[in-house]
Amino acid sequence: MNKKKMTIDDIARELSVSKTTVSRAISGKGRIGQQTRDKVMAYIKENDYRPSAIAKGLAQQKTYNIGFVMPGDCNLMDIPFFQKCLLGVSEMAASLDYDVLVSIISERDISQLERLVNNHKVDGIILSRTLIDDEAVKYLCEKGIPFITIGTTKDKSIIQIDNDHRRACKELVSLLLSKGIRKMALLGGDKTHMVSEKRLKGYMDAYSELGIPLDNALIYMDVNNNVIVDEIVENLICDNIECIVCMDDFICMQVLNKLRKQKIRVPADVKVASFYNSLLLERNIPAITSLSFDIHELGMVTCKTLIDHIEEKEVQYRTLLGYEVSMRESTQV
Amino acid sequence: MNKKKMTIDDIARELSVSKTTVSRAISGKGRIGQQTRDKVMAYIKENDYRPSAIAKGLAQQKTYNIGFVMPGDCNLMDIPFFQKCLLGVSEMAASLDYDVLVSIISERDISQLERLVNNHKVDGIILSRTLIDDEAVKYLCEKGIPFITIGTTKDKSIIQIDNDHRRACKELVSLLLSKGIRKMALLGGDKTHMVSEKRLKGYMDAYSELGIPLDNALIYMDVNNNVIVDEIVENLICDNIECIVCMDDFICMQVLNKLRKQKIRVPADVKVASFYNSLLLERNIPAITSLSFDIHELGMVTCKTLIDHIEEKEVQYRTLLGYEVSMRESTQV
DNA sequence: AATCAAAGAACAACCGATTGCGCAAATTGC
DNA sequence: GCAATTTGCGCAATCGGTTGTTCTTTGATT
Repeated sequence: MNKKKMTIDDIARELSVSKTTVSRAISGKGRIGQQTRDKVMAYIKENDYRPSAIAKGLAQQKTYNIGFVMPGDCNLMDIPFFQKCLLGVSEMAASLDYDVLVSIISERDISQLERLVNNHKVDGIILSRTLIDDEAVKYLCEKGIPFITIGTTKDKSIIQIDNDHRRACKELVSLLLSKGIRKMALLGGDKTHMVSEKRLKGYMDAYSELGIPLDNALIYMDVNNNVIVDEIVENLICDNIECIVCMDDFICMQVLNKLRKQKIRVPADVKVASFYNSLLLERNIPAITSLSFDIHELGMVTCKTLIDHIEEKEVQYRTLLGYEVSMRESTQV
Repeated sequence: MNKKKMTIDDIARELSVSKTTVSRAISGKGRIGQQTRDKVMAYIKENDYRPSAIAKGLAQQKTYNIGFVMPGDCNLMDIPFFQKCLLGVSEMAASLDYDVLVSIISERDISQLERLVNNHKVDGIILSRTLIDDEAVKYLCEKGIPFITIGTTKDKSIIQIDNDHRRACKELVSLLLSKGIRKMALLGGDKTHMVSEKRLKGYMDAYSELGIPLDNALIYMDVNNNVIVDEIVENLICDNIECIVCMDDFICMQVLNKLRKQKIRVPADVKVASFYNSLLLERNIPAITSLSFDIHELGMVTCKTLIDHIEEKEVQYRTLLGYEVSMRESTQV
């Protein structure tokens, strides 16, 4: 079945032209007559010839691949963020005739990243999460390979893109404060993650802008397992908390469960808000107020920016994408 | 910064040997003296040389890449199945020195798959979902490229792997029947998906094995949006249903919401069971009875099998992986 | 009609590895 | 001690494209 693949030489022989001509017909570069070109293209179309990406890669010192690096972290695996993002990346890449190669790294071990870079299999890399102090970023800087981070980085010379988590969080909290809600707790994610810092800052921005004093005791970070959530919620209930803002959906689900277990009503007794607008939250009863980000778009823009950079077009070094606040029943006063 | 990459010629020159020798030292193939070999390897280690995968690929007519093809379907995107599976695939691939290239296709349009195959960028392909009548499978068969499907296929000559959904479903339903539950509805997914058929058969197996008559009116397929779920649940309630078995977690979440909205208690009034053991279901109150599959392992085994096949080792053509039934509060009688 | 520029096509080197083959040196057998 | 075999290594072709340069043809200019 698997008939031998056709090469550029086969075509050249068949059409009695040189392979240079065939190559030029395809790429459009170099001088070539319209007639010859048409003849070649017709033959190619007819016989469904596709040049070998690998030979092309060797000749041009380009792979037409980009690397998508994502964390292998178990906690993160229960939210389909990376899947959605990858979908956007992949679609954009395909439309620009690139392919996407996936690599998994952990916070501490970047050896897989090294493999990816050193094998010369990619022209550029998307780092799909940034840490406050990120080894992967340092490594890529050193190597000088084109890359872009999803999530901000202090270093402005790095191409980076993110949803504007700080402003998003600020807007959400401002809206809640403007409703007269004051005792508001923040349950945040991993402190080493850049995004947690951004959101925390947004939370603080809201308070300072409205001149409302901030109670640091209500800020919990590194809330990364359910036992901790339960404890915190219990404390907060005793403390007569008015509102709980959760930095991600898994925290939020657990908060909701704990509240239900304790027979605390939402929003009557306590209001709840969250990030990432998953269907789970939207369909919940009561529907949960949350921020929403277009992850698919994030993936597309990221990919486009990286490829532009690879192809040495001008790119914006820092891009912040939008968000939406969906106020729902869970925060009704 | 980005110092010029080292090539095999550089090393050969530096050590005054031929590049053949260097190549042999690395691959271990061919005749080479131990001393020379050590010298070369030492130099390589010292200077952190990595051969260009692309040049190697051209010479060997191999890419050391495998393609992971997943659906771009929006509905599926809210369950992190593909993400988890990809994680397993990627880890296994890396350990065997392969890389994973991701491609998105839709049910109808396999043009992206064609791109992947025709660009000669992969040595083999993982198709991460099978349909009853699958264009992608047909295409790959025709092309004669090594591939494996996650999900079963009627054609036994295709390498395929899956969790044993039929037996899993049968066991779950049998357990429920053995508790005396009789009026049990099945809310199934897309009929065109192979996995839905398997589960449905499992459901039927349980009834026939126990010699209990089956009420076809209680089987709902193609339950793929929330409006439909709400309608069905409403009907079922009127009908005094005893138990609702959901074929996936999103259906289940919606069932639970609807029941709560209607003030129906679980499990007192209606029992509920689901597939895929997501944390959401486990942490729910009441905890939901469900099947669980080790997706990460599925990814690993799939990848290993494909690579074995690529390297022309013997592989098992049909592999069915295990499952676990977690009986929880939601089905207590 | 002679001159010159531009266009079209081909030659050949190159990208960075692998690999069949050949040659010389070392080892073995008798 | 000499032939036969084995071992170690290098030459050069090859994989399938791209691209700088050269050669030939065509067309325009004066």
